[in-house]
Amino acid sequence: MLGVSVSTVGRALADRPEISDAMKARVRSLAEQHGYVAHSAARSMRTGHSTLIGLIVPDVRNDFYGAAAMALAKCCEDAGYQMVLAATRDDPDSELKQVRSLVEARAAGMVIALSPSPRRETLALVRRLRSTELIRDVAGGDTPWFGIDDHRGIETATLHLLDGGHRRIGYVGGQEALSTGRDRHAGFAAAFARRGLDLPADLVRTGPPDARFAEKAMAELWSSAHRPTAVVAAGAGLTVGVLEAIGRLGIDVPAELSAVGFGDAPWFRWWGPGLTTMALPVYELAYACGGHLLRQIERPAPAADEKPPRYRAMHSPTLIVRGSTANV
Amino acid sequence: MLGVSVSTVGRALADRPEISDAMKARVRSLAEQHGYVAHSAARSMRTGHSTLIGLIVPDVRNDFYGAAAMALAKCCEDAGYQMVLAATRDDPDSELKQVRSLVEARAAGMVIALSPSPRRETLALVRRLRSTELIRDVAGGDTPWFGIDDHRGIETATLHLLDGGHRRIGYVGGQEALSTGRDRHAGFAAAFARRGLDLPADLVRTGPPDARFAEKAMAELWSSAHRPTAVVAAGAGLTVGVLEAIGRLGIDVPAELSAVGFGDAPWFRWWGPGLTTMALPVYELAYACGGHLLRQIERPAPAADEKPPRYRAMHSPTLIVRGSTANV
DNA sequence: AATTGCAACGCAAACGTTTGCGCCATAAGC
DNA sequence: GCTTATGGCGCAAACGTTTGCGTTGCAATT
Repeated sequence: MLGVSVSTVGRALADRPEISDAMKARVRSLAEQHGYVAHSAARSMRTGHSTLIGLIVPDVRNDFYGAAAMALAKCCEDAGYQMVLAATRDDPDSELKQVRSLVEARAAGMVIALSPSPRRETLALVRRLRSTELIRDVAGGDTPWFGIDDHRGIETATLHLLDGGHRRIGYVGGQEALSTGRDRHAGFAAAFARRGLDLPADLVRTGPPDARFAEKAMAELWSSAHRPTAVVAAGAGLTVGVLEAIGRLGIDVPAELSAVGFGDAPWFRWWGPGLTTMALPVYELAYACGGHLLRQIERPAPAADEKPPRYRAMHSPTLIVRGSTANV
Repeated sequence: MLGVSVSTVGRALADRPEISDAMKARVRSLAEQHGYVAHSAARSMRTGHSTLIGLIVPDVRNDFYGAAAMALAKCCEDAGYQMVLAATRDDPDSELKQVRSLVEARAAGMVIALSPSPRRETLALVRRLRSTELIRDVAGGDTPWFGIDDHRGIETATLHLLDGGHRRIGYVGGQEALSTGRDRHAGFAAAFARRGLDLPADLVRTGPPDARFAEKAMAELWSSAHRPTAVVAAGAGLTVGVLEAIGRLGIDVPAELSAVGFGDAPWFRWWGPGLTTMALPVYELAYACGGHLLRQIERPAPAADEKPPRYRAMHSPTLIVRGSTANV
């Protein structure tokens, strides 16, 4: 329409120095006037990469992943990338589909909290992009990992109860298939070991990290012959389930039972007497994760023979004491 | 590698009938073996459209939008689309950027909860895609809208208090610039009108729909000479702020003050005596919204002269009575 | 006056798919 | 034996950008 070539228009819109200011102005005004918007697919095909960054999580309603999504969204936006959020509901097939479509889009990178038992193909695809793992440590290999110091977190929580005089402490945790499940369980045991005490093995319940399981597990613990005087819920979903059970069974907290959760939701301090919990630096963690990913992306591709050490960053949770724990 | 043309490979992978089964098998096995994944950008450029669907919300940590995201994600996945989630934090510039990048990607459609005062360019871009509005009704024009019957919802909540004998009822709501703010305020007034009572205008506070404002507003109401005996919080964020203030001021609920919220978070029933609230059918709403969008997308492009009536779907909230409201 | 330098722009290829059309076999119908 | 139909595949164009290189005109330098 201006009688100039496409390359000139392209360069003008890209603000290249080899185009005169007069021409730039003409091009821009005409583009604006006609509502021109670039075709990112065409650009992406030509350049070979896109500005998409994927975030794949089990559930955005979980406050943890919600916060992570907000943090990563901020990272991406500031750096000029777009975030694609996918929720897998811990369904391996859904997960595979989502990961595949990210690779198809030649995404610049991805942050993923993998499901407990991902498909083999999923892992292969994850390795194909610049990926970082969030929380769950399952991909193995050389994927950078950003997580919580689960061991120390649960150990701290448990020590808080032990030092309050509790001995019969129940544990409701995720299954051992997940790194988080393993590490937290180990932290629970470590606390007892550190105080030279025996672990009440009959009070340990592990399963899928959701509220349904936790509620059942808590009810079991409460109906046992030798009831616990305290309980550790080793996950966000699990904490919700334990609280559900406490409410349903009418357990008096902290008189009958002390409870400590893992992960801090805004409403925990309003729950009953206030829930003692381990607060996770979620936003910081996700922000660090996103920052690392972006640096990886901006950096020139590493040489094929170069083998960088695996990156593992652990952020420590902090104990927040509220009214749900009392000394015996 | 097989000595066949690209078109044959393309058709084989697309499972077209004009390719023999033997060839399809050979192509597929080789593709799998070499880890071939299609280049969606190239496809998108050739076909002119993509399978991306955008969801633009202020904040995914808000339980409302979190649930909406999960619902839309399910919709998209089942229909073979990918969901792109963007969080604007109600920042008009961020919003514009996100919308623009969706148009650049030639997204198949978008679901958007617009910020209170969007840029004009944003609205123009929104109209360019097949869009549906969620909750907030600001785009005007012919964008389909899926929302809550705010008027009826707040009216129901207020009637509940009025019929419990309350007369001095405080109202903490969003600003009038938002359709939600207007309708909810009107519903509050309508309840008084329906019972032939005068509205306590001195107890009405409107402002940005976040916890910070609500906490301040509630504190003001409580420090007024003629305190309210009940309060209506007309939004999710506002409800959180009101609860904050109640906790901070040590107000005894429901003895000193009855409180009713808007929007139901899972933890509301654990808060103090349990929060009476209007539960919103969020998941259903978002699912319907996504379904409508998908139908619009699959439908052949409407004729330019055809002017379909504006689509407006209102879902009604339901009152859930818990311990935070008492008769006077 | 001839050379050089540089600013400003055009040409054309390439990215990986999809698809209408054309081609070549073989099979079927007369 | 000739035409016609059909299954199976190749050719080539097109989608909208980006970019290396080539070209032009004009001013500055020798």
